[in-house]
Amino acid sequence: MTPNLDTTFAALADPTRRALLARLAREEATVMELAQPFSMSQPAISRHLKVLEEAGLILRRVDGTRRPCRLAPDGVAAVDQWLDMLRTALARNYDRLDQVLAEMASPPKNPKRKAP
Amino acid sequence: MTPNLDTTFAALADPTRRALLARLAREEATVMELAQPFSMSQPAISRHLKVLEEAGLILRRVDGTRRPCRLAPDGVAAVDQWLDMLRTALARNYDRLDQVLAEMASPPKNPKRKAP
DNA sequence: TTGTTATATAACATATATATTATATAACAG
DNA sequence: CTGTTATATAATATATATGTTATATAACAA
Repeated sequence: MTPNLDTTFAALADPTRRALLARLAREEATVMELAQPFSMSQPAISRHLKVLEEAGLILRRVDGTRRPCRLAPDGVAAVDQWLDMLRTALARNYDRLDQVLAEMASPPKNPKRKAP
Repeated sequence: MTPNLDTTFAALADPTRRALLARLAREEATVMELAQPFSMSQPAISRHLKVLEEAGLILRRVDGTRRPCRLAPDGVAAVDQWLDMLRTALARNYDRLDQVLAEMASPPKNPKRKAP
């Protein structure tokens, strides 16, 4: 049940699924409640929810005939962990740019200078 | 050229593309350098790079006949911004859980008690 | 039990993604 | 100019995703 990055990013790539997550960010909701605002069939929503569940982005509990859904932390955690690599690299690039700009402002050390 | 979330998440959903990004997290690289470790045709890599560029995840400069690629901040920024909604909601849920556990440990205020 | 409600699954059509090979373009080396 | 290298694009095959309708399941209400 541990989410896989392919699955999780792909789940997040669909606007309907992101809208479902946005709705669940407010509060837990049943399948019918989630389906209601969309001009889409109930089976389509059920499928989207299954994708979100397999992505580790939602959890479902059983309440009689209803399956209330709520946000799950695992998917976001997996994504965040992976993105950290990019964030770190981007921050490093940014620091290098800062350094270059600083060297342009004040004269660089210029260790191996050729004759002008 | 502003990345769209569908596009950016979909770009991140492919393992080849995430491997390319991981490679670029180390340093800038040309298309051939990026293609070399993969058992995949050069046109396939070119297409993946185009997807990453349209997702705001990489930038390309022109260097003679080469097109060195490097990471771009826009895609990650867009993703991060959207994910903040989920992070906030999940943190709120977690706080509520903390509260429930605290109430279970020490007796709750119990404002409207019925006769036992 | 019988009808109704909530949800899931199956079968299917269509769209989109991804890879391949062949080919175009454009810079470079000679 | 000519051949080579780096990259992009076109044509095409195949796989995957997404939606629809029809139907199954399972709890509830009467």
